[in-house]
Amino acid sequence: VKNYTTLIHGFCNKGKMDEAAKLLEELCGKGLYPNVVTFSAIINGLCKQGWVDEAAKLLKEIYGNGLYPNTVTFNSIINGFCKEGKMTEAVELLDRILRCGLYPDTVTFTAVINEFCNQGRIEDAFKLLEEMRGHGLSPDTVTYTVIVRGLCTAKELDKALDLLEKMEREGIKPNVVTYNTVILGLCIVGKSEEARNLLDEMAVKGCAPDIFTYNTVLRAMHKEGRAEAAIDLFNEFTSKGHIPD
RNA sequence: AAUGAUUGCACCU
Repeated sequence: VKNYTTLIHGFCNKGKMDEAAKLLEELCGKGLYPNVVTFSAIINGLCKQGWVDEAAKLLKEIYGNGLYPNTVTFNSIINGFCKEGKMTEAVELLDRILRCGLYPDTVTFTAVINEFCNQGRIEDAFKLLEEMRGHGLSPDTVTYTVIVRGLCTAKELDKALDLLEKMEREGIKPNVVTYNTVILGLCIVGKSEEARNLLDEMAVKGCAPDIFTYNTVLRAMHKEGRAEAAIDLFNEFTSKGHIPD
């Protein structure tokens, strides 16, 4: 069953849901029974295709198979609703997790917080962050990164930088995605110099800038007409063994 | 073996 599930997951990731369905039939035809992980993989695949309603139907069928969905199963559908902007449904499902005697986890909350941020509902995002803490869950690097991104999109760079510091104080290490997010935010508002400083800072703190980081800052410098700064940075980029694309 | 985050903006299709 594990091997079948791995294959099914692979097809689902490529959006080949028909192939995944065939494998599921084949699995059943052999007298084997799909388990929660198998169903969750398919449910996630359906959600990624934008077929959340199909996924929700399949969620109901799980029970008929004598199985119970777990937190991961719900997380996939919650994320599916979020990606369609259906926050009412997403929050409803979050409540349902609790009623099922399951526990939402950091992934559950982060998925919903992320979509609130995408919709510019930063207040709701922070509220949910508090609610998450109320459940004894701590935000992790991804949670903070999505909120930082929400603040950057809202052009609240000061708050984004504050939050970056706050997470570090809490012992949650920003990673390259976190830094790239803030750096992009700074570049969008025309602060390539601060972006460059942050690039240096992340390197000092042991987080190596990647191609995305350099690309973002170089483009911003070019846009701001800072040719010399761009050349300096480009030379640093190549001297570190990176190959420009 | 399954779930959450960075490729903005403008232009054009």
